[in-house]
Amino acid sequence: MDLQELWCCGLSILVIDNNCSYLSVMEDLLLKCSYKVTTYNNVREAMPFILNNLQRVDLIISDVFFPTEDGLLILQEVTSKFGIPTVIMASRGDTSTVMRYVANGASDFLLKPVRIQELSNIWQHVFRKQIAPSTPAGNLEQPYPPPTAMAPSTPATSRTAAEASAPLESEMRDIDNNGEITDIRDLKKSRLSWTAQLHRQFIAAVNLLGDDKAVPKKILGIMKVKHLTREQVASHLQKYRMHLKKSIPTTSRDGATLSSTPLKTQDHSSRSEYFDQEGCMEITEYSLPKDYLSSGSECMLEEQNDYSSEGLQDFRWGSDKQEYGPFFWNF
DNA sequence: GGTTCAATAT
DNA sequence: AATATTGAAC
Repeated sequence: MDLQELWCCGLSILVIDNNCSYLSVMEDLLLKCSYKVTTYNNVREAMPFILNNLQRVDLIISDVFFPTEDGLLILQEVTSKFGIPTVIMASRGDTSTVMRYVANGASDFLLKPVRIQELSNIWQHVFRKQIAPSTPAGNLEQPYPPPTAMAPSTPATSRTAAEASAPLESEMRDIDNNGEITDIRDLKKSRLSWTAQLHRQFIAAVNLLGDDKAVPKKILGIMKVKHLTREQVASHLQKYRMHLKKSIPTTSRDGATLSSTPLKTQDHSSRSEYFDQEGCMEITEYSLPKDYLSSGSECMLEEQNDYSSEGLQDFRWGSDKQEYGPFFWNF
């Protein structure tokens, strides 16, 4: 089915370029690829927006701003801290320049004029970030079920330069090098909150499996979130499918996500924000409520899921206070 | 006997 | 409204 399209269609992309006319061009192209687009013509104004919308910006495309190198600023101030994939674009770039940006965490370096084909595929960097962090080397369940026909190009194999870049300290609690939550079990709440990021990981797992194979247990295995139970995944899957049924009554569409059918922004306005996009930090473990903490049951549960503690991050119980600002997930 | 799904409970 | 739990079906 079209779960994959559903996932990448609503991604929010922020474009920064001091050339306003080119900004419009980019916006137009991105909208045609059914992304949501926000534009800024300078970094000074864009930065606060980014910081205030860390959960909602999926990808940043910024001009290199040579020679001021504001592009590098974004990479260092935002991408390396918060893990938002950033693509740099420039009208020209020699190898050493490209290398420098990539080494500083750029997910890609595009030469202007950027073609729509490149943009239609740009979502892969969001996807990459999502599946790479939790897969250091051979941590992934070995062979996935043979990639379904539409499986994403190169999943999980190589880590991007971004991950190699030096992590900057973040004063936020329980955030690790890649800007992911690593431990939060002290936050008490009786129910799991499917944060945007947790949902993303869920979607990534579903996509990886393919709709037919996407059943709770397999999804759980791929998500590799400690303490997350199959039942919770099942529950969420149930809701997710319900949503799909509601928002996409027609199942057949042209496979091409680009060019032929320029989708307007309103196309996905009928869908919920939550299932379309939203993003936050990577989550890999989640804590059990109350009683399990002190008792030995916790370890038992970990083993149940057959996850080793390492390589897993922590996933938190929903809390009113999110590190990176409020969420909106109205269905 | 374990897993999934739909319904129902909180 | 969102998540958890239940119970029948597979």
